[in-house]
Amino acid sequence: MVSFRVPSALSWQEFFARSPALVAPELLGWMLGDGVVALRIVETEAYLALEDPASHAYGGQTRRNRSMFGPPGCCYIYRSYGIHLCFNVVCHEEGTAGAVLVRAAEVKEGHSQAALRRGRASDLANGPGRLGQALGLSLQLDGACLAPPTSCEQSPLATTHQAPTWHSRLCLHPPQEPVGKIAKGPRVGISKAIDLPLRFWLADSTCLSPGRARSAQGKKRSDD
DNA sequence: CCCGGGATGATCT
DNA sequence: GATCATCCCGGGG
Repeated sequence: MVSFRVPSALSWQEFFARSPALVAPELLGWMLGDGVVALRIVETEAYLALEDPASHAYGGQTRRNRSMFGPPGCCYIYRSYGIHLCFNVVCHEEGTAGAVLVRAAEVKEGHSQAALRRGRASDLANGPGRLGQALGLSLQLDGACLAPPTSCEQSPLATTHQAPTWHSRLCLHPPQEPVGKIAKGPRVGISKAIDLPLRFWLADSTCLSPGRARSAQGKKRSDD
């Protein structure tokens, strides 16, 4: 469908201070890294706010979801099923609480380190839990700001082995090139508001999440 | 305090 | 397709 948008027209704050439904598709192609592993985001889901029954923010602020109510452009990390850590970018309009769940990514840098963290050589980040593992997430990072240092305009890819600035901190970078075709469909793994097309992915990517909804629901899907 | 439930993944049949 | 691992959180006693 749509090809790509240049986020540079907006400031960092302005870009994330919008509805997750707008930001989620535009976050495709962004680079996410910790200074060792760099990932290219290929699949996202928007979680709106208190009006979205599938959102963790539904029902108001609690200790677990408090970073969803914090500044846009920071991260919201939560534990899932006891074992996994999932990564969101906080993003919402003023007075609301929203986030974009990053469901899948392609490893572009630090492949061996990602494989080490994952304990395997394939399926490194094609799923929210796997992605969290490849990134080396911890709950201590919950709420941390994702803005790149303003002093450094370069890609983390180019400076990984030179600039210690990038280490021990999660950073998010806009794409340098067009990202390609974007597809959308229902979100995965939720039981409420299952029909809203708030899941977005790069149609040509080979690193998408398996998406258990496909196998669970059989062949009820046509817009994948 | 106890209890149940996940925005999941790995493994087995 | 089914099971289970595993733990934090939130709500109800």
